[in-house]
Amino acid sequence: MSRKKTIDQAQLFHETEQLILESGYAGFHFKALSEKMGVARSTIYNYYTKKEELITAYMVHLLEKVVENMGQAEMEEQPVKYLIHLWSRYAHMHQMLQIMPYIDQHATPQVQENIKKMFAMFTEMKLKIERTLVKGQERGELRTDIQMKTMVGLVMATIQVPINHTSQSQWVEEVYQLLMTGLKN
Amino acid sequence: MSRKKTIDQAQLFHETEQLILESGYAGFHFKALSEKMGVARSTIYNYYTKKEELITAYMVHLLEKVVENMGQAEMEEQPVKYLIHLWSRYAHMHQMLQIMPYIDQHATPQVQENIKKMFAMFTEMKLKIERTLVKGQERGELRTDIQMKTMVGLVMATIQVPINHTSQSQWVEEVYQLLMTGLKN
DNA sequence: AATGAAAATGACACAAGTGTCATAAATGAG
DNA sequence: CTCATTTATGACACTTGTGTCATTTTCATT
Repeated sequence: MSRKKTIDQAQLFHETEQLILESGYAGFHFKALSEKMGVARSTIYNYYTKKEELITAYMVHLLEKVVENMGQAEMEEQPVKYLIHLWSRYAHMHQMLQIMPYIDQHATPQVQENIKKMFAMFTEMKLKIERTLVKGQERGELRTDIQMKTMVGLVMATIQVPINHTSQSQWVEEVYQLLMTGLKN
Repeated sequence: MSRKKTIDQAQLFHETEQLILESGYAGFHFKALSEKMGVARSTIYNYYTKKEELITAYMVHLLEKVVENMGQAEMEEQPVKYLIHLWSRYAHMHQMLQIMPYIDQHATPQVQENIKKMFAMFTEMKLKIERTLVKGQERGELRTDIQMKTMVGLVMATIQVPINHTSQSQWVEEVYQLLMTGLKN
């Protein structure tokens, strides 16, 4: 062994996330990233040879964390509320996923594999929500007259309700109440 | 007068919309657009000298149409349902607005003005939703125990519930039912 | 048919990100 | 201490989109 690495994976992912949130996909390139990391641009190529590889690798990582956390929903007393709480903690996930359409899908085999993984993660997320909802239906707590896909879609859509204007815990409480009992009086 | 224009505004906006939906912001540039329009790239510069100007002009146009349509909500028997119906008709609006963060805000004075207008439109949209909801509250039909901003946020978020897996009218019906009465049985 | 204003176009210089590679720097092992 | 190996770096060639402008094309008017 010789010469320590100046870049570590965790920092790279962190700066990647920051840069995308700040500048969007268009503003994400190795020059800007290298400046944030304090290394030469070419150094990053020793780790990821295409920005699509880095971004998708980071996204897989992010989704894995979220899915892992979702697993706990079943153990909670109020599983749906736990999901909403999770959304509040990973509010930036939504913004991250929005850039997916801009990624060159067939950049490299590694990118393709990562995108495959992302879709698998996404499917798993929806499946976990569905399982949570079905369990609620079986307990007679949740309605059964609406297509499951629509209900899952609404639960996922709530991640988009702006969170900035109120405290995180109040946001969770209000969104949960609205989601469960609706706008009606 | 002399020499007819080969480009008309309506077609330009239409192809702009198509290109952004197909390729996202990164894939939207005058070369691709000119190919779609069947003209030389430099021709487009006679109409818009920066792509940001074109995009923002188109977005203002789109938002104006939506806001205009929202005005009719008050005349409807079920104003909230009318809004959801509107979302189903302008499902692509959401995708269009997502690219806003990627637009270079201070490109030209015209761009700045358009962005200002967009924010104004956006505010007006939220205001119209709010007015609709307040009216429902005054009639005693809608709840008053949740912050108005959260309720407005949820109504706007429903535009994101995937619409592809079902017919448009069923989507409207289901999302409306869920929004009004919630997941609970 | 001639004319001239408006529109379209291709060419050119430019800007910015990409990817590679030979070389330099760091560091643990012997 | 020096050496082998890993890592970092700057330089170079390349690609792609941008913006401008002189020239050409079109067409209503006369």
